[in-house]
Amino acid sequence: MQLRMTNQREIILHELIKSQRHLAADELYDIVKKVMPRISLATVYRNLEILSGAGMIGKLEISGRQKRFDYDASEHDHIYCVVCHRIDNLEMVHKGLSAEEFGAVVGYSVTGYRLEIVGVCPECQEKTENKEKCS
Amino acid sequence: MQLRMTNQREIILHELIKSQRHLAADELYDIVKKVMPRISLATVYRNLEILSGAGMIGKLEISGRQKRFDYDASEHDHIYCVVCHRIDNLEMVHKGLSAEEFGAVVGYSVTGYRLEIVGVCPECQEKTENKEKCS
DNA sequence: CTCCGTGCAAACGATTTGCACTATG
DNA sequence: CATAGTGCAAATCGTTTGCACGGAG
Repeated sequence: MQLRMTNQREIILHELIKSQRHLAADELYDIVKKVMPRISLATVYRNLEILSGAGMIGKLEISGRQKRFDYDASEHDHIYCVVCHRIDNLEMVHKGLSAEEFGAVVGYSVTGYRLEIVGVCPECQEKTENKEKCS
Repeated sequence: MQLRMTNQREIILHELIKSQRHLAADELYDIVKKVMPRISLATVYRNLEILSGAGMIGKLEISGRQKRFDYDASEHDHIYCVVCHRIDNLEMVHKGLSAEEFGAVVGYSVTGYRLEIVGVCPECQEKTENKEKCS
């Protein structure tokens, strides 16, 4: 069960990091196709799963339908725009948030937590303001 | 656009509350079918959406593929078992967690946040221990 | 009697999988 | 050369939708 660094795996990882965004599989597929036109979407899915399993990228299973993958594998929280669905990274918010304590109350053994702050990103705030002006 | 309280809507709401669990649409469908065999899955989906829109139940869009619906519509956080995928309610953890502040740093206007603590529930801890003993 | 809600089946979007083939280590 | 990884198409899973009919207010 060893990990081979194939051409496609390398490109997928590289393009995700290069993007500096939180891409969904199909978005990354579109980007990677420009470099390697015969790659299949299934390969992108498979590799994103493997790479996040190996801790080389992050996997975001938050807010709705599509999984998104994070070029930054280190631990941090996320903020999510309800209008355009973009995600940005946040320094960890939880200083003083003791998830373990809260888990203990209900008998869980806590392995981690996910925090997602929800709001409207600067760009979408601007767009909304403009729309209001014009209507 | 007023809300009618149909038979199926009433049963769906009632069975979700009675379950005291965080059910997915198809799980609730199986339960409701026992009371009303001709109900369709689409109706369950539609009503869960409407009921959560009306604030009568909660909608959970966390951790993985399926949406789950919460018999308790009040604001609270959740804890999630990675083994059996059950969800339990938590008193809000965020005392002193100022989501607004963190959003402001990156220019977002914050409308809320979602916190999901991840771990292993008491039942699954027990099962794992037993398995270890037997192997 | 008006329309919101329903059941059914088909459509849908995201993801996964079986298969024969390819290429990495 | 063994076997992990690939491309392709079909399958699957959760969810949504179009439509004609039914029932709540």
